[in-house]
Amino acid sequence: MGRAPCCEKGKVKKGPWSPDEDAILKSYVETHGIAGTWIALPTKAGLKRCGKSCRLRWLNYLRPNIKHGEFTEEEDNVIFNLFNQYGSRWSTIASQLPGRTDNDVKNHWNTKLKKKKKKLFLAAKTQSHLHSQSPLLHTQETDFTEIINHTPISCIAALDNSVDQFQIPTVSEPGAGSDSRDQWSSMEPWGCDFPADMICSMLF
DNA sequence: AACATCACCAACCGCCCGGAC
DNA sequence: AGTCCGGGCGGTTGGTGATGT
Repeated sequence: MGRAPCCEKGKVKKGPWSPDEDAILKSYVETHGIAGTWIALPTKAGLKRCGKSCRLRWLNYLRPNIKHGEFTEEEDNVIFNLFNQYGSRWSTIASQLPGRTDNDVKNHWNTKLKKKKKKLFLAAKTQSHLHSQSPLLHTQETDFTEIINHTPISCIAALDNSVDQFQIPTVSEPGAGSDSRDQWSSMEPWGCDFPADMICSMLF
């Protein structure tokens, strides 16, 4: 007995928006604003779409001043810092990045930054095992979040090389897992001397 | 060239919260 | 005070182009 859906299934179009639909929505919102409710908007505008779908399309794509394209290193840094601070509160994070949407930030994190963070962690561990030079990295009490927080993104490329060069033997790469459905989060972490729950809680 | 796999991103789903009644 | 409804949000999925075999 869930709540009623916001629109009748079967009577609304789903899937990618056509240029025509975009034009109708854009024109309507620019002329009338979001007068009333999003639920009522598609009927008024003559769109066979769910109100929520219209809202999402407007906010993520049609709204003025939306920034598309590559994220800058500076933006990456902001996302890293805010993620460490707030976790996956994408709207909060996106609000600090003018022109970026929560969906954009979320996708960017899931496809790029999560992997970067993972590599950074592995690289930090590799360095500690090979060189045993950083007292920060020696004990179980080590706060790796600190390390990650204070490592510039620009260092990651170098650390990536370290990982590739040394081929950490205790790490088994996940199978062909792609995107957010990869298998890292479900597998036993790399049999190292740090508690699995600690590592997982930091990385995923 | 054909097929398989990967990576990315737009869009959907469903839950939660707050305002209106 | 309780219920309803819409907006907002985060998680997830499906489609598609790129890359590898």
